Amino acid sequence: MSGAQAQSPDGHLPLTPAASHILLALADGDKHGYAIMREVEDLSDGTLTMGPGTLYGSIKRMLGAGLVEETENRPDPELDDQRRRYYRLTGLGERVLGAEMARLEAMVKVAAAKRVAFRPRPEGAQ
Amino acid sequence: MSGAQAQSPDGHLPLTPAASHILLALADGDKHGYAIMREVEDLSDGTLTMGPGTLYGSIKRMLGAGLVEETENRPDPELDDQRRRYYRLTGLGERVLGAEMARLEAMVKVAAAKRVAFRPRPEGAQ
DNA sequence: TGACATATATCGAGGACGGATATATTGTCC
DNA sequence: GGACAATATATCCGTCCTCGATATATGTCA
Repeated sequence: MSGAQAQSPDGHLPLTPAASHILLALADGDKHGYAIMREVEDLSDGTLTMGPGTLYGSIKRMLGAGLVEETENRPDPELDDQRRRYYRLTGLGERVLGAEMARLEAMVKVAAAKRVAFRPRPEGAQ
Repeated sequence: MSGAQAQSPDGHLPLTPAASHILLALADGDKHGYAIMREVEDLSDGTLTMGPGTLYGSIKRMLGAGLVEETENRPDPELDDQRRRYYRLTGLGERVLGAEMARLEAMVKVAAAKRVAFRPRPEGAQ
């Protein structure tokens, strides 16, 4: 590196939907792959299902792009599971997530300005 | 159809990013293809560029899915251009858009709850 | 008439997605 | 301890989506 200038998130936008959800899942703490998958499905009430192909394929791409990194920090051995691989956001990943969320928020505001009737899916729908 | 029961938007979610943007562009009035393309790029400050392949391919799929339909309503002949094909949202398309916007809004709220720092792209960035 | 912008349409390469499959480890129950 | 289900990671492959290139026709304006 020729300086302390942080890499711009611009080249990484727009994110694919899977990448957005993975970054968001990691925003409040390190997680392992399977936990990411469960959180994505929980938060979307089952609208989105992220299969293992999408999950691990996306993580591999995001590692290469420097959006996430593997961490050696592990929880108490009592709660741990040696098979797990934990991931965390990089600084770049944080900035890209922030930019992507700002983009989505702008889109939602445009919809509101156009008087789109926001309709959550009916409860119980799977 | 066997009744007046409106079709549920569930089977159409989640939308592809291109489909979301096309529905949103049509939310405040009928538009022709090229105008949709320009609006998507304008609203995203150039972050998203929708090429003709994505645009017309997506419209074709959405016509088949019943999310949009072609309309015969045309503007004043003075402002018209006979090459244009105008599209409008169907009732189903409106409901699907509403459900998709609710999903994005929920995602943005989760991000806010996780204290993600929303960072719009710097002005002038292309 | 010529030049350029507008407008629709299709094609093909590359990438992302999702389900199936495989393998190993951990936890639970009898 | 043994059987079994759940957890966890990983890869493969078919399908769909995206994107740029290309083609064609029409509109606008000098």
